[in-house]
Amino acid sequence: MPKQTFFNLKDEKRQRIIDAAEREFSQCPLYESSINNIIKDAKIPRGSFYQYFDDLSDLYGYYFSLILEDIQENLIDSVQEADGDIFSAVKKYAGEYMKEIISGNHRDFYRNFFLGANISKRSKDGKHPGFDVYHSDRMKELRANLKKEVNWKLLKVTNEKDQNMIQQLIMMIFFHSFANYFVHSNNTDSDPAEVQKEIERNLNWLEFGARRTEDK
Amino acid sequence: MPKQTFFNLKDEKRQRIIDAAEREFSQCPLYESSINNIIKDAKIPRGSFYQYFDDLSDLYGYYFSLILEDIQENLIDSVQEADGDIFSAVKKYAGEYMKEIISGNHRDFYRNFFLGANISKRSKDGKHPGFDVYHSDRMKELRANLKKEVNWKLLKVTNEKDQNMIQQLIMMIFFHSFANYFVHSNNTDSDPAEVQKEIERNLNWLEFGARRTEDK
DNA sequence: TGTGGTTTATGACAAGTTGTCATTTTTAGG
DNA sequence: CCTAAAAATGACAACTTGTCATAAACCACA
Repeated sequence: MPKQTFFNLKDEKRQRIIDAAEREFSQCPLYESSINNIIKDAKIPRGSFYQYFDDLSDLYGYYFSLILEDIQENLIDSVQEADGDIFSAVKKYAGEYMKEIISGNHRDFYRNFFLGANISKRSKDGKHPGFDVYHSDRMKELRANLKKEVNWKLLKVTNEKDQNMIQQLIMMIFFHSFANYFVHSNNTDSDPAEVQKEIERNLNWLEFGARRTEDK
Repeated sequence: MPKQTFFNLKDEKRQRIIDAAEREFSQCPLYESSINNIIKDAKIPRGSFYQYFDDLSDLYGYYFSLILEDIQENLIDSVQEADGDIFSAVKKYAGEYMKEIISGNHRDFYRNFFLGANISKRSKDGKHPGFDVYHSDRMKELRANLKKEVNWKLLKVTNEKDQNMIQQLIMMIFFHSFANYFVHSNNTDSDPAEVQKEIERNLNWLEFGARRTEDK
């Protein structure tokens, strides 16, 4: 997680760093990104970078959290519009979001993100390895909001733990489907509309279950 | 994907490289792994490494595929034992596999894998970035076998595409639950038995659906 | 305005990394 | 035994990263 010094920065400078990070992480995944490129681009000296972040993955986690907040905000709106029905909200939202992912500003970042895999830092001091998504207060707020907007009575869910699970599973399917899009995006059936349909079908399994109930 | 030269190697030498990879990727995730460590460990000269692999992520993808084959083989056995019921097979298998992950040989590798995130290589020549899991013929065979062993009549699945989807979703939930274990493994409720229960509950959502059917 | 203490900025640097390539060694046929 | 193709080798240039001693900026208070 970025150090306080980073948040104390003047908006303009902070933004310059975020922009540089976006450019770098859009051009290549964390694995091949370099601090050098970012500081050159953002025009900050090497030492400053380490004044703000532990390392590259620290910045990456922060940048990712910004994007996550975006997604979450829009999703909340969708749930509201769908009167608390999270399944139909996500299905509807998937269509819009598809456009954003395919042709929006973060297009290349998403590509690298979804196509990527395992990464993080050697665990030195007993801290766990893995790039940490920075959990801002804003994000906690958004998560709580989402949970509030969902009409849980529509689902079989009874306790908070299960609520979290369902939310996670839905997002998992959501992300997984997008990852699939990028994996196949060189191939034939990478039509955005196709992807949306795939998301819908996948969500349907979760919504209605995959097991046949009556014998044919 | 490793070059033919690698597969032509004498078993002993090939194994030495695989063992070195295992040690390196167990100690730290791809992001911080180094070719240097591996060639020193495996006692092969630098140039040879590049005779066998494109780069580190190439070796990583190959190593990962070996582990995946292991999982797949065991899963097939479980499905057979469960008379083709993939859901109960995975639930049962999850328990055994949990032990393997927590205390087995690949323990540290899994930890790094599940805790890690996004990684891959800069797309240079139009090839997609992302570390590719090496799809061996063996793996294709295993996949086909699994599909054959599953009794699809138990599910609502009618076509092959949906079969693939369900298989993917199940594995996703499976992996996701393990990832959760590692994320929380510093925390309180990281009891292996708990994780197995969590996998079961998650699979239940997919199996029976999350939407309430009758009004209360 | 001056002063001292804390925070932030800076860039040179050691130590390490990667991919290449000219050269040597091995291998397999004829 | 000889030769052409395949494989092995390690020195090297170009690049990375994290650190650290030093300089600058900031701030509170007299």
